[in-house]
Parts: sequence; structure tokens; C-alpha cells
Amino acid sequence: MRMSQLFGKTLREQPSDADTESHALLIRAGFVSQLMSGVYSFLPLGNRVRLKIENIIRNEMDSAGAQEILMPALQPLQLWDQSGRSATMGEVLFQLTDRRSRALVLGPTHEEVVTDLLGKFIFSYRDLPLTLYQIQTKFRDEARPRGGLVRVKEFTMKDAYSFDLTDDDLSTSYQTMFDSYEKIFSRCGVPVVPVDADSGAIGGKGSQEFIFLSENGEDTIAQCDNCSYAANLEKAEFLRENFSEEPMLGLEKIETPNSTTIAELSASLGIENRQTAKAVMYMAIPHNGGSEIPILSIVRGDLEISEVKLSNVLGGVNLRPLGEDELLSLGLTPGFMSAVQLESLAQVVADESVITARNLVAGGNQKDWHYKNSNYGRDWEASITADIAEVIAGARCRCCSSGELSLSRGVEMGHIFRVGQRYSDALGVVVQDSTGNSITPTMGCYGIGVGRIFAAASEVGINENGLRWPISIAPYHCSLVALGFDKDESIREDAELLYRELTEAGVEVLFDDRGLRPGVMFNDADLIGNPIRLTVSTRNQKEGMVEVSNRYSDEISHVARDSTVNHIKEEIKVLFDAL
RNA sequence: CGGGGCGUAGCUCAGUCUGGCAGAGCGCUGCUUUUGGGAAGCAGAGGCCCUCGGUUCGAAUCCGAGCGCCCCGACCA
Repeated sequence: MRMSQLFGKTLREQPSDADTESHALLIRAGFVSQLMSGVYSFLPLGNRVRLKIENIIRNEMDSAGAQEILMPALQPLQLWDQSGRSATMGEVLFQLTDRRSRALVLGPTHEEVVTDLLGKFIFSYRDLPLTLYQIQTKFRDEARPRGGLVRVKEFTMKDAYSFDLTDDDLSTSYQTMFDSYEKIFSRCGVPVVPVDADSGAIGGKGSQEFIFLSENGEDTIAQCDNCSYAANLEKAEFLRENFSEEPMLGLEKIETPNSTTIAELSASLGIENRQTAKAVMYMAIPHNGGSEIPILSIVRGDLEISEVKLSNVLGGVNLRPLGEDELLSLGLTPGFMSAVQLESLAQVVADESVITARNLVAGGNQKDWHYKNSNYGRDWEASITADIAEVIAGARCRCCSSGELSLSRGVEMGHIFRVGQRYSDALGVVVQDSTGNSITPTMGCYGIGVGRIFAAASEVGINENGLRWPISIAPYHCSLVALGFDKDESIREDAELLYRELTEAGVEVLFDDRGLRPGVMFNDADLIGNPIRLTVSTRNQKEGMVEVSNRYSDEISHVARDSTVNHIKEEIKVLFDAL
């Protein structure tokens, strides 16, 4: 490709609405352009990167035995009513109507459509296992798009769906996809950490995310420093340590003026946060539109309630925290709440941490009063005891019991789910087994965000001069800069010849034939970030050389003009092998 | 949806407080000089100052409403 013909323009200044450095560079280098909040165009350079990522995914999916299809983005709302997700997905689901007032949605994911499709063609156990995939545009009406390409309303996703007869078979299909994902991320030059995850609105019996660690990420993950345990904070488990083996002391009511927070309370009593019990009130909003149920959740004072865990414990309800006024109107005392003598007012859900702890200070359910020496089982009880606390840094790993968990930020690149029979059940899809019995197939589903790989890869290679792409997804293998192209006939001839030779040898070249000042062309080459840069100039030409600069090794070398093509092919091979 | 910031040339922004000719740099067009790390000069083109309403002799500027973009939070396969 000739730079003189390339659509898109590099910008000298930082775009005002880009927050992260990598996203700012993608805009400055002319890879993407924003149409509106959460919606982007891909310009020729960005589009090449996108297509290369897709082809790596396609290649690995095909190798794993998955078959590519393409399903519609436009779907009948009725299918979503059938699965129950028109209610659970809520406002994220883009809805519209056609000219005959038929209710439609723009697909945010395709479990319903693929299951419906399966039901039309699969009737026998002989047809399974089967894995289908597509690379397609998804639509989600996100409340707040952010982070450039990280959270957007329209995006390209590879989504795959496996169907098996048994859970064991599902595990095999799942593992195949897991392995395939590791290869995909590795080939794209994006390091990821697989973590246990919450399955959210997809549902199912367990899922894993592939997280790209980044300060710009919106997910937090916990990793053990001793064993291989890693999990999304929404899911991460940890050991509750017993801080006290002491015997239960007598319950006392003590005056604690103005101690409405755990910090104030423990400071005024001279105790540690973990010697208190924290009570947080929620309203559980059932999906079926029934009336709200008050939930009193209790954790040890040094911990926080995980709303995701709490919601899961209660069967996936939506939770709404209560404001101070609302608490008062229910007869509760904000800042001084506990489950002691309050079990009748709300369903009490207690974290494991408060079950074994002894003699905690808990709210007195009366302004300016607390209970001292409250103990679970004696002074109060919960209808549910479960893991509803969020991991804190330094917590003990539940997996190996000896390691400590650390927390890091990251972006979810992919998510794989053991979904089970939820959708086959909802849509009535069955196959016959060898004895003629009806079997409901079990499903796995597997997603990768193409745009997120794009964003992550751009962030990995970034340096002070611009982008730096992994060779596998770089828009071009190399930039060819011809100094004096506009003036010097012999430079022109030589650069054109080299361009032709490289192209014919299968090397992808972005040829800067604009004849601008050297600094402009060098800076643009750096900004765009193709891994190798070639320079043809009078100076090099006199020596019979071409200058080769490798953005990964940071080496600048001079290669004989005759052997340039072979040399470049070799450097490209080395870069590919390093991935 | 709550909180904050912003909206003026293609881009980055000044001008708004204190109402009075629509501005700069970059980019773009033409010419001249220049050519190994974002050159210089000369001459140009380019504007619904986000929108609507109000105040005023007069509004980019003040007031009101709305819309859009970004950030924090809520939310989020």
C-alpha cells in the first residue's frame, strides 16, 4: 500500500476525548474514528488489524473442529421472551420494531438463535458433538461506553456454541475451546490470565474469563501467590480465618454516640474492624415483577459485601441498596443496624466470616447504641449462610490454604461458559439417543471480543514513539520510507523496485512514497507501528545498502540491497516465531 | 440513572468571568526556498461559536431548557 493513497491521516496532537494512551494513539495514527459514544469506524489500517485478528481466531476455531456460520443480528423479540432473557437482560437489549410493528432485537449474543437453528437440523445423538461459531457484529445498549474500544455498543465478537449429549462430553468440548483460546491470544501477542468467573446473564454451571492485565481494565481479579488459583473478584473465594478462639461472652448493650461507620466504631472502642459485624440492607427485585423482598446481609467489619455473590445466593435477583430515608421508614436505624433481634424484619444472609467469629460488636438497632459480644447462633441467626464477601488483598487462598491473594485490574478478552441445558430446554430442543429416548443437548458457549484484542494488542506494544504491533496482526509487516522520493529519480526507481520485490515475495509493505521531509515520514512510521522499517536514501544507496530498523529489537542495521528481501523475510519469520 | 467536566475552523484550543469586528497553532490549497527525525516565507480557502427559547440597542459571552461528548460511580455475557 502506498501512503500517498492511504485513506486516513495521522494527527499531531492528542485527541481530546481519548483517555488512555493506547486509544489516543489509535486515533492519532488513523486506525479508528469515533462516530458516537461507543461506536467506531475502522479505517484501512485498523481494519487490516481487525481482519488479521479475525483470521487467527477463524484459523484456530477451524483447527479445533468448529464450523463457521453466520447468524442474523436482527432477531425476533419472541425468541428472547421464550428464553426469559428479554426480562433479565433489561435495557442492554436493543429493541426496535419493523414496519408491521413486529418486535425485534439487535442480537447482543446468540444462544437463542443458535439453539433454535440447532433444533431445525439436529435430531439424533449421531449428530453430536457439534461446535458452531461465527464472527459477527453484536449490539448492546451499554449504560456507559468507556475506555475507547473496551466497552462499546456495537462490536465484533467471535461466539462459538458447543452441543453435547452429556456433561462429560461438554467438558471435552469446553477444554478444546479453552486450549484454542490460549493459542489465539498467544498468536495475537496478547498475554492473558485465565480466571474463574461469574456466569452472569448467560447462566450455567461455571465459566472462565481470559483477562488481559491492565490498569485501564474495569475488572478486578484475585491471584494466589502460591498456587495457580485465579478468579474474578465477582467469583473469587478465600478462607475466613478465625481470629479468636475465645469463649462466648455475655451480650451487652453499650452506648456508642456518633459511631455510624465501622471505622468510627472501632476507633472509638479501640478495637479492630474485624471484631465488628457489618450489616447492609438491600431490596431483592424478583425478575417476575413480584414485590421486593428486604434482605439484611451481614459480613465481618473488615470485609465488604459482594453484591454479585449475594445476588447469586438469592437465585440471581437484582439488588437495590436502600437509602437512609427508606431504612428509617422501615423502622431501621441507619448506622446502627444488625441482625440481633431483627430476623423477623428481613431475610438475613450471613457471610461465613461472621459464623465462626466470636464476640463481635454489632449494631444495637437503636441510635447511638451497639451490642458488644454478639455471637452467631446464640444472639442471632441467618436464613442463609454463604460466601457473600468480596476478597480483600492479602486474604488467604481457599485453594491451597497457604498462599495470599493479590488483586489486579484487567480487561476481559474472552469468556467461556458451561451453559448446560438452559436454552435447549427453553426452546424444546431434543435428540434421540441409541435407544430412542429423548435427550436434551447440553451447551457450552465461548466468546472473544475482537475489538478488545485489538485494544489490548495496541496497549502491549506501545512506546514513547507510538504503536508497535505484534507481527501477526500488524497492519503491514514493514514500512518502507523513501527519502528524496519526490526529487531523486534513482531513489524513486530503487524504492519502487524494492517495493515490488518485497510485495512479490509476500511481504506486506506500507510504502511511504509521499516525498515529505524525513522527520515526518519517520514519525508517521513510528506512530503507525509496523514492526520493521526500511529506509531507502541516497546515503544508503551509495553504499549499496538498505537501512533496516526493527522496532522490537531496537536494532538498526544496514543490509546489502541484493539480499534485502531475504533478510526481511527472515526477520519476519523470527518475529512470528517469538509469538 | 446520580456526580463532575466540556461543547468556538478538519484537529488542539484561546476568547465567556467583565456583552460591542470571529481568533491562534497545526492541518488543507497555491507559489518560493528547504530535505536523515514533525522546516521557513508569501498568498489563500475554511465558522449555524451544539440547539431552541429568553434578557438586551447589541449575545460565542448573561439566564432557562434540551442535546451531545468525556470522566467517576451505579450498571454491565
